Amino acid sequence: MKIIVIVGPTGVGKTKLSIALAKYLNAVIMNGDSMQVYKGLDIGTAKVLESEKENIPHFLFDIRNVDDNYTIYDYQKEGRELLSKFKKENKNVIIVGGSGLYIKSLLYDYQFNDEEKLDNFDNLTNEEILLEIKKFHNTDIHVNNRKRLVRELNKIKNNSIINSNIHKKLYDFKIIGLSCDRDILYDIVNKRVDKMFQEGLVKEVKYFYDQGIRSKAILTGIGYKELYSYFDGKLTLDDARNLIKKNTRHFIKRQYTFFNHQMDVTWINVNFNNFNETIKEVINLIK
RNA sequence: GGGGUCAUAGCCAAGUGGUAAGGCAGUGGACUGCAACUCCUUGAUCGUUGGUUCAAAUCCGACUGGCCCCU
Repeated sequence: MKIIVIVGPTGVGKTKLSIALAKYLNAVIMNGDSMQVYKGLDIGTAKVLESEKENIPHFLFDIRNVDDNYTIYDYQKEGRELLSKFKKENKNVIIVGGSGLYIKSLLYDYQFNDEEKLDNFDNLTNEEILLEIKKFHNTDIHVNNRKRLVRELNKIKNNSIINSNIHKKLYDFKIIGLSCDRDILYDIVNKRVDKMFQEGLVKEVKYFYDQGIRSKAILTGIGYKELYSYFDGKLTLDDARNLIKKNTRHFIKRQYTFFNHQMDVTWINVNFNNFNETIKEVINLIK
């Protein structure tokens, strides 16, 4: 079994490359994206079209409803089950996606507890939570980062000290990162948002809005949360569109930081004028 | 041609004599269960020039540019 991981910021062409590589390696494709697991989030997540799949088996796409609560824990579990299955079958696998932590927790030795009770600690201020944590061990978590503070204190309260070694690889794989100049990427992504609108993004989102769905996926996904604000009358459609573009740019920046510092990525610059060249380059790399 | 008015970072913008608020954008970064999340970090000597003053973005003059009015 050969595992090739394709990462990179949103909009560089990961999907396209994944299809080409899958054909070359006779591989299956596994999703590495936190939003593409949801059914119906298609235009906004730039999900592969059925017509683009070229009969290549795709896994971990469209496996949940938008109102389901899906987390890294689930992804890791289901992903690893699939990987061991493919290993038995000696199948080559291509993992594509832009969710760094999802992919990292799948392939490296991240350990999560099977059961956990979560407390929001509504009665505690951030400072107090931080103090609580420091009774047990030191932490770098910033006082303002309540989400992380709560998480950490829960871990302590649940006594779920785990022995992860997040640098240890659990599989043999190679990570290819697709990249290009930031300016070019921003331009591509801005245009892509306009295209999404033309293709009916508003309708896609409205469908969920009208059902009163306010799930995690909808409220955090770029392209969805902004349009919800528009439907709520808090933004004009134009402001929503610009906000989507801006949030996408912010997201790209964070993706780069994660891939650059958290994973062992071999970067390839995309040749947009001749994508076949890029494919060739990648194939040479993985030979 | 004459009069008035404005000129502070990529954008918006405070400051009216004592050595440049803030917001946005951008940048760099953190991140083991919301990760397309959450959080942290960072920039100018004030259009040019001469002068007044111990001290000027802040006062005076000239110039340049924008806007408005008059002929």
